[in-house]
Amino acid sequence: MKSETRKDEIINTAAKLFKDKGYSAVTMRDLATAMGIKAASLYNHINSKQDILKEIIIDIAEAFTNGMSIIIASEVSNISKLKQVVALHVNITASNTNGMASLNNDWMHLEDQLDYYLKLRNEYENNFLKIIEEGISTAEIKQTNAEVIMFSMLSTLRSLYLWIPKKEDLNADDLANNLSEVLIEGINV
Amino acid sequence: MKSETRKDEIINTAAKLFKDKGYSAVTMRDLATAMGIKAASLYNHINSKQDILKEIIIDIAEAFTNGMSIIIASEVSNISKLKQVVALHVNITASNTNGMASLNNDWMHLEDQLDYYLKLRNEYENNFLKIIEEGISTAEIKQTNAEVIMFSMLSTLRSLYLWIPKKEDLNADDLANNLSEVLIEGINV
DNA sequence: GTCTATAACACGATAGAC
DNA sequence: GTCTATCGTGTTATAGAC
Repeated sequence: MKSETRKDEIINTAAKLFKDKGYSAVTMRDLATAMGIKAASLYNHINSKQDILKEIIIDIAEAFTNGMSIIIASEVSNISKLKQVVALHVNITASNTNGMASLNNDWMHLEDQLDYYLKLRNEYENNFLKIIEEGISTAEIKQTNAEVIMFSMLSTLRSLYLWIPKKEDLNADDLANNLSEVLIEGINV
Repeated sequence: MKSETRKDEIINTAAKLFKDKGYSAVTMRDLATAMGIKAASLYNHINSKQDILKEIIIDIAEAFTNGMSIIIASEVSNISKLKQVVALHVNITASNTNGMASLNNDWMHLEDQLDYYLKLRNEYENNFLKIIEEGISTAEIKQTNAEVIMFSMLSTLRSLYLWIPKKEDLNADDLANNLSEVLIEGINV
């Protein structure tokens, strides 16, 4: 495990603050205070506040893209692919809870990288929808509105960052299995 | 239908802007420009930026509280109550899409009313959870983790504000039924 | 790597004219 | 009800000493 650089410390501290108040409401002074230094000293390690946001979001967005490309290439049932998608979200969120808050809530404050982020997100959602549509066409999944299914699953998966920290005791695999069951098999007897 | 006052216009315009960029990133000058007036003129109708946020959020939060108290008092099955909760979210969100964004994303920027908002939210979630737990104890609902079920349903329902505007053609009742089916009966055959 | 000092500008809000 | 002008403060970021 490579040791955390000063820059990494700043980015991780920023992600924590962004989670609580959002990118726009966190000042460089807030961040400096949380680091125990003065605001001007931050600029010895990072170029701008915007750069911090970019590093937080783009890293995670690319992790989702990479994970999805492995899933769609795998030769399993579409239901299995959906379960892998659930596990992908659980794993990424568990390893970077604070960053997920910025990805979900502050992506619109990206400047130079906004178009790139939106491109990755659109591709991700298209792949997700395709899995559901193929599942319906092979009769693995009920003949329902595919977009409603994706919306529902994705809403839950995107909210995981709020929930995982409260359940520290819960194992990531257990949570992924539990969630898969609720999302795929429903809740009624 | 009572005609919209100038104050209402300001609040509705603010809600639209808050939805896109968040409370902190929207300036009073942004809001004034969107209204076609100067920033100073806003203060003839509202007391502060904070007051606008309060009016947006508290109204909606109280609507949820009122809706929930009717649902828990009704003498129907717990599954029926859950379907009523889904319909409550669809209806409130459909009638105030922009305000729902502030409720979800900017509640932490409430000042004087923060404690009151959190009290309403906690009570709401406790009632929601109780319906699920009673449904499990009466064997209407599978023996699963009740909190996982609530988390999943609530995540989807809270994200409706992002989705309803894209589906203008969809009837609110149809959406509520469709969502209830996906959330309660699951997606697999 | 951190500091003090400060530039350059944006912010919420008010005063008072019309 | 809207305007112009402005106050006091907070903002990101830079310069240069240590």
